[in-house]
Amino acid sequence: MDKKLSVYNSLSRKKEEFKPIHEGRVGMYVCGPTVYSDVHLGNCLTFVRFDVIYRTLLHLGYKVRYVRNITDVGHLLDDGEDRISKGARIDQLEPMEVVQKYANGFHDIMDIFNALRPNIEPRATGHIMEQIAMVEQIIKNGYGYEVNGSVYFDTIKFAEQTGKYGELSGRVIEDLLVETRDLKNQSDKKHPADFAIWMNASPEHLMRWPSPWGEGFPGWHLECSAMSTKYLGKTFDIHGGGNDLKFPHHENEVAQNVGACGCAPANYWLHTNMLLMNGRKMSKSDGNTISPEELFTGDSPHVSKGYHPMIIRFFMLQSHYRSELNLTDEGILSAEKGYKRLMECLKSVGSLEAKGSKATPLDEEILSLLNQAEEDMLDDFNTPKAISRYFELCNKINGLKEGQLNLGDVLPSTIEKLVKDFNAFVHNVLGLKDVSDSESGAILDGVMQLVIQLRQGAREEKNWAASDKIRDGLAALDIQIKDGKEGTEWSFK
RNA sequence: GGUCGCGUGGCCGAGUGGCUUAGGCACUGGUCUGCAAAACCAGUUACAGCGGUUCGAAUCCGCUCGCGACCUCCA
Repeated sequence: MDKKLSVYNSLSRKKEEFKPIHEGRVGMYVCGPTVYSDVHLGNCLTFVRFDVIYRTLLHLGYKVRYVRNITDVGHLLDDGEDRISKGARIDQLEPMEVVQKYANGFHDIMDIFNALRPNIEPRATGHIMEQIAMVEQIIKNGYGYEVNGSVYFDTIKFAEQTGKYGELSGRVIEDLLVETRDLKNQSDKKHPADFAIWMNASPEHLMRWPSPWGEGFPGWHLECSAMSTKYLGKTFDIHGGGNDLKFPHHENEVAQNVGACGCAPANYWLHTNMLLMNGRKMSKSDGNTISPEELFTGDSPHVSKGYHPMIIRFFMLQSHYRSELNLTDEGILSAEKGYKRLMECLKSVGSLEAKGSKATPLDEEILSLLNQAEEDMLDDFNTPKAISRYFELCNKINGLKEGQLNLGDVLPSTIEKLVKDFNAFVHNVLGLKDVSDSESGAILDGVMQLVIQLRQGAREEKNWAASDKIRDGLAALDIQIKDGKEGTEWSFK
């Protein structure tokens, strides 16, 4: 925490030094999914990226309250039907069954991606009272009006009086004023830019609650305003989400919070960029899409084989969170090789025995790379750059291990720090797990040691036929034999 | 159409005025090896196009082309 963290703030459109409201503590709210269908891979990317941001803050020593909501009401389709209600109608389920089913699926996938769970995961339906109270406050402050049991946010009035509308998304008020748009079922609005904060429930609408304006349900943007206020306070540190939420969702959130309490909700707004596939937007409608499961199993025309979730996670982290990520089979394949190299190296660094007694250029270079990697993470969470430092460190580590570099040129204290930082970076910050650990186990390793001994015996007798037969046979099982200076090792290909 | 952003070598992907040979993958050569693989070393391929600012631009400005996001479905 004594180190300076800089973050790119969407509000100011530049990097700023991060200063929490309360010393040593961070309140972070990230917009979670609307649980009306199976989780989209793009959602996974967003939440993995915020997972690394969360982990980095923890690693820096901050006490973080990480709140990520689940939207389970109020998010409407083009035709005005609630997303959840539609799912319930089609599948003949209770709305809450739909919500539970997809929330479970979402949690399962995020667990597979090794994303830490948030500290609080509030649901919109569990905070109807808070949302009604906020609507009342907005009306009281003059920024809401009721028509036929629905309450709308008076965007134009808010914009004119506060000048606060459009700051985040870059909208211009004049453009709003001239905007005309034919909206279905929303003709009660005074202006197209107005948005519902409470909606009257039609007789067939399944999800409904009593309110001062009759039976209805909360508007889509309202739950985030109400729940972030409840759990993090009227103003908190970080608000995040995908940049497709910038407008209207986040802009309207700001308007609601300012409209209700007169204060801006978050000091720093962080937005992640979108996932592309083969250079084009991942979209269900034109078939340019792949689900997490298909990516893991390889059951898709877009990939040549299945990939372990940790490889996908590593692939995701090799791009910066504010950049688009282009998912290609070739890209993941190269990430897979890089990932395995990194993890193999992490394993071998622990067995290095430094023999140096004074600082050398090599020693300094290692320490410098470690510092640079840390600075990269402090510079707006630059995971790809930090990862590149560790790849450079891998060259040093492998060189020391194989004898191209001299263990007498590094201090034991340097190796100690290298081991500690490397492990913390890979496991705690990037949140990567070693794939082969789960695949191997002690028994297989024991068997492999035996096989390696037998092969070594054959080699000593120059029985190349036998030794190569063992090697080729193992290779066919995707097990690689590595003859090094210090003996033979094995790993999965 | 409006607003904003992007365009880096065979692929992925950092870098925003002057040494980053970024890094990964691929490829080529070398060291090592019984031969390989792995590892290490070295090397090739670059900044969409055109013009401008500057002593100097991938980096700033303008135009053109291409791509993407948002403009009440989106992570």
